[in-house]
Amino acid sequence: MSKEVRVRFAPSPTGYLHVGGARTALYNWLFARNQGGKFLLRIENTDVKRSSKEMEEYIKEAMLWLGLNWDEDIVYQLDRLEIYRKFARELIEKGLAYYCYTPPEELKKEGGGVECFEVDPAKYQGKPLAIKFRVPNEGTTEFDDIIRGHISFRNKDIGDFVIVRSDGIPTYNFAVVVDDHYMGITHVIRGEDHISNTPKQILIYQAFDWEIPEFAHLPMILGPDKKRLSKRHGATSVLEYRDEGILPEALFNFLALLGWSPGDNREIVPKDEMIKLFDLRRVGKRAAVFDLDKLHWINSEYIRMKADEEIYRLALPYVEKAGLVKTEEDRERFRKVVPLLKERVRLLKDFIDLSEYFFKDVETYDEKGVKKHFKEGVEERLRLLVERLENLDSFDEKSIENVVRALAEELGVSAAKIIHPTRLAVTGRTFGPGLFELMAVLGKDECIKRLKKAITWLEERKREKGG
RNA sequence: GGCCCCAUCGUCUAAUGGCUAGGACACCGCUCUUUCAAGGCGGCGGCGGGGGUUCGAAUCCCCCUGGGGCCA
Repeated sequence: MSKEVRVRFAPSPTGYLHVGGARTALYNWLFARNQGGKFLLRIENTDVKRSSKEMEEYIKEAMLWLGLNWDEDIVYQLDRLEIYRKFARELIEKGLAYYCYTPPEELKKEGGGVECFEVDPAKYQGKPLAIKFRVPNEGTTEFDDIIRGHISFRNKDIGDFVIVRSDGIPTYNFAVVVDDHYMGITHVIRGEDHISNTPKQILIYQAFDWEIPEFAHLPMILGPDKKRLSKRHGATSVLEYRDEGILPEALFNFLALLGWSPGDNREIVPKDEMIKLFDLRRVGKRAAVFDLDKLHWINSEYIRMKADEEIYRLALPYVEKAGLVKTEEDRERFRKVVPLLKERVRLLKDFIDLSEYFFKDVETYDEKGVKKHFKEGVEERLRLLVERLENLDSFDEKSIENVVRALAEELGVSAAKIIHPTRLAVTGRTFGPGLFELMAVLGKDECIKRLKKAITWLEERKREKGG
């Protein structure tokens, strides 16, 4: 029986959880679940100025929305400052780290290159001293990355580095090692941008004689311009995708397959299946472009797979917020609208536009539609249709269809000659759900009202044109 | 600038030395259909370049080029 797998996601609460961070968290989560291990959350809030509780809450909300639940109490770096300092002093005692001082003239240097010189702390009482880690000049530091294989660095290229700043705050590389050791992390799964931090961290592990975890460096996620993903590429926070109506299952699926593939040709893979199949060794090495089109396609697939009732529940807030659905009656109608639109929607917010005419009068008719379907003689056809619809007792899909088709036959025209103008009259548009089901949802009175309105509109237009 | 990583259709990817390099998104046709969407069928389109190794290379090695990251 091997040791329990423990992984962590360690965001800084200085910004939103973006898709890059989300995928890192997601791979950690998948790996932990696959291995029957633990997924932990650590908040790296030592940058006090830029960190906020608010951002921390956003990050947690986004993670939970995606289904990335963590297993133990959250670890906060800011609570552990004394511990870092203690371990740093231990390294000094061992002669593996030293105090250093940066003279004021160094700080004035422009363009970096600021030096911090080793000093005897006894002679620099009261001066701000940093602590630097001593890196041997000889040899190499290497590791076997689960994703990338063997990676080696010459120690002389690494050079001494600061582990505790003069203000007493530990640097990233130092805090990470102390925390990962303390948390019993067995596998460090993080972005490729940390590869060059890894040898520094390994040197620290070795200095303490701590067990070195396994490393897996994930490829970056790029924007459509192949540049690093940033605010310029639209939605920056995972929660913005939620607000647009991306389902968490869809984003999960999409992100999981961005850099990893189960090996078969499937694109839609349920979460439990992913947990079973996930394998870090199958994660790709090259950076991946975030393809919004594909995300939207996956989302539409998930929307289609869900029950009408669930989509109703999920989509309702969108149409309510847009002011379309206000009353209990509206909600009942929207419940009937959902099955008609479910297969035509990519994002939940698409319900707003696509269902508008179910809740609002038709004010304008699609221009191209008018040219195409509101032609000579159309008023007469619509007038006859109104007459027959008025005589219908049961205004259901089948009855409406029978009326329309019978009328077409009597007039010796194709059903399309009635269907298209009617759609335009009733919805103002040239596309949408099947006409008969749509009319049934709209109801007899409303359909007749709209048809009459269109007839009037046509007559007025004719008069204007005619003279 | 130094170090490190990466390189298959426009995009996400499959291929673990061996069938005409497979699938998906997007795009374009055709089909189904009352429209749209979905579906079905088909098309477009790729191993960055050059050297090796091998009977045989997308796959292994080297160089170049091009991206990217970290540090300075």
